[in-house]
Amino acid sequence: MTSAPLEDILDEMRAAGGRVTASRRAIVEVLLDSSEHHLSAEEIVTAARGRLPDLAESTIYRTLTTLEQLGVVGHVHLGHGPATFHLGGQPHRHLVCGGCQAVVEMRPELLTGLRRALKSEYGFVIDEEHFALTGRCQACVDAGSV
Amino acid sequence: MTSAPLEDILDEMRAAGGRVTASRRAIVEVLLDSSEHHLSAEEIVTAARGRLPDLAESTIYRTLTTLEQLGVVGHVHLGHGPATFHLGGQPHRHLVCGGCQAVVEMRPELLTGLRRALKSEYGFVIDEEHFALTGRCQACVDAGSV
DNA sequence: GTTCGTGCAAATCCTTTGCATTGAT
DNA sequence: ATCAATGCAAAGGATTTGCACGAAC
Repeated sequence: MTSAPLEDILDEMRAAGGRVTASRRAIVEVLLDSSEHHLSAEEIVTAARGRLPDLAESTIYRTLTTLEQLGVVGHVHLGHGPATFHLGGQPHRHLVCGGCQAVVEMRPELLTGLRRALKSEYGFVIDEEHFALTGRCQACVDAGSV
Repeated sequence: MTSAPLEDILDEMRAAGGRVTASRRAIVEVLLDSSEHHLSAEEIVTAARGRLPDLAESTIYRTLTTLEQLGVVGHVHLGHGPATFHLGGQPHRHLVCGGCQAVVEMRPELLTGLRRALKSEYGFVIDEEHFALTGRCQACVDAGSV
C-alpha cells in the first residue's frame, strides 16, 4: 500500500467526486517518484514544474489537502521549517537533531511501550507522529555542542 | 524552581549584561502570574499591555528569546498554532488531541523507556519535548470522531 | 453545460528585522 | 555618555483565500 500506482490514486480522486487534472497528475507523479523522501510543499512545486511549468503554489496546497483527506498522503513537522509531505498512510517516526538538523528514522516499535502506557493511564491514543521528537544525535552529543 | 521571584530573574538579566526595562519587567510579571499556563506570544502581549499599553510585539519576541537563552523560559509547539511559552527549565510533556484540541499533560517518567531505547539504539538523546505528541484523547476516541 | 480546479494576486498568520530614538547603567 | 532595548513599520516564510477563467465531467 505504500505505492499505489498513479492511476489508482487518480481513480480514488475521481471516485470521491473530484476531477483529474494535469496539475493533480503531475503532483501525484512527483510524490510517487520520491516516495522514499519527504518533500516540502516548495520542493513539490519545484519538481512538479519540471512537468508543468505554470503550476501554482496554491494548487499544491489544495491538492495536498485533498490527498490528505483521501488518506493518500500525510504530513509531518520535522522542526521549525515547513511541513513535509509523503505518500502512504503509515508515517514513520522521526528524531530531529537540534544541533545539526539531521533526521533519524526510528523503529516504530520503540513507541509500543509508551503507546500502551498513555492508553492505559490517560486513555490517549497517539496517532501518526505528526511532530518529530527533538534532541541531539550521537555525533552532536559526542561533539559536546550545546 | 518553578517560580523564581521577579527580582531574581531580572537580576539574571542584568548579570548577563542586559538591562532591566519596564517592558521586561512587565513580561516577566505576566509569565510569573500565569506560571501554570502556557501562553502564546500574543497572549503575553495582551496581558502585558494591561500594565504597559504601548508594549510592542517585537519586544515580546526579543525578550522571550533573551529569556530562553538565559534558560529561564522555554517554548513548546502544541500544534499548528503559535508557540507557547512557559517559565522554568523543566518543560512538561504534552499530548494534544487532534479531535478537540485538548492538551493533556503526561507524566514525564513515561518517556523513560523510550529515552533509554533511543539512546542505546541510535545514540539519540531526546531533550525537552519541544513538540507535542499528537493523537486522540479519551473523549474523542469514545465519541468515535474521526 | 455544470461544477470543480486552476492560476494569479492578495491576504493571513506568526515571527523576525531595520532603524532611529529612548532609556538603563 | 554609552550601548542595549524599544516602538514602529516593514519584511519574512509558510500557508490560505477570493475570484474569474478554463477545463473535466
